[in-house]
Amino acid sequence: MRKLETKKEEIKKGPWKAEEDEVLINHVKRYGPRDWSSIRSKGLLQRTGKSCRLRWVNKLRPNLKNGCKFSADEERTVIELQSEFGNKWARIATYLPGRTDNDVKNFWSSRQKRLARILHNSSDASSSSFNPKSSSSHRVKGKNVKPIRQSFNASQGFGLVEEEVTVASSCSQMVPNSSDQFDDETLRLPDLGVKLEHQPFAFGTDLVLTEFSDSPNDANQQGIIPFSPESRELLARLDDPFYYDILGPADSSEPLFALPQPFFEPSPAPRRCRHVSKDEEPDVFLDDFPADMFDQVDPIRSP
DNA sequence: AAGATTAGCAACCGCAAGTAC
DNA sequence: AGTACTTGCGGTTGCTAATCT
Repeated sequence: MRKLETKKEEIKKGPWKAEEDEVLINHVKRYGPRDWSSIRSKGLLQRTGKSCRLRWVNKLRPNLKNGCKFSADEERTVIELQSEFGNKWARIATYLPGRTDNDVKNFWSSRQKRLARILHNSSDASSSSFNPKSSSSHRVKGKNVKPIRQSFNASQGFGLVEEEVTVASSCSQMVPNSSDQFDDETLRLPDLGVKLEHQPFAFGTDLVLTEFSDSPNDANQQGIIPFSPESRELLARLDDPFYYDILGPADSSEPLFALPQPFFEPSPAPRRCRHVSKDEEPDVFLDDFPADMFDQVDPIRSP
């Protein structure tokens, strides 16, 4: 049954063509999302089983949010779950309908690079202490975004759980038309306090940074404080599982957001997504799939 | 206008675990 | 029990488009 492939066929790599997608979809329609290797052994495609599976999982599966940027909620979910699970992208993706592990991984990677750049530039901009004035704007995907913004919400305390460190970034840019909506959002990072416990911030009031301005005195006027060497070091530790979000001023009234439940059981069963973004291109192939078609995929055996 | 930089994305690779023979 | 094979996951790389200088 499981015979070693003796055919030394050329294995195709690189971007998929629409015809290949169609073949793959037809295969899945017929046999379900399985037996990937048989696609090649039958001569349907010159792709490896792994490649077929990946293509299906990441691009062709119904109800994927292809081309749709992560919403603020999704970002929060990823950040929270990453701090909890680490780089378990597949696991994290189970909490995000329509997102794949690859999506999550790419999102996180981009975010990490962006933050690294922002923090690096910020530390470059000031040798001894963070100086908002001297800090140049940071380009993020072609946009000038505001420099580091840190927010420490004293009213929430600097306990071990609900510590806040936010770093301005292009978050709003990641969500269409989100600047109004998300600039004022503050993410609380659980456990961050563990990292900070040796550096309690004894601020007597909320220190919420607003936009950096060119005025030399704006920093003080607006409550901008320099990063302490310790906190800068902390921020530089991008490898930490605890991440620093980049959202705007704190809204201390917001409770720690509740993690969503996984939208399906982490099992080999196909995932079910609830909706498809408007941004997503209609896929004529997938129109044939009932939304829940793969919920009860029968283990149809490939011949 | 052209080159450089950056973010986002798609896809590949290697490894590990699971399964069939 | 051992081997071959499949599947799934995480890391990495390369390409492209957008934007800036």
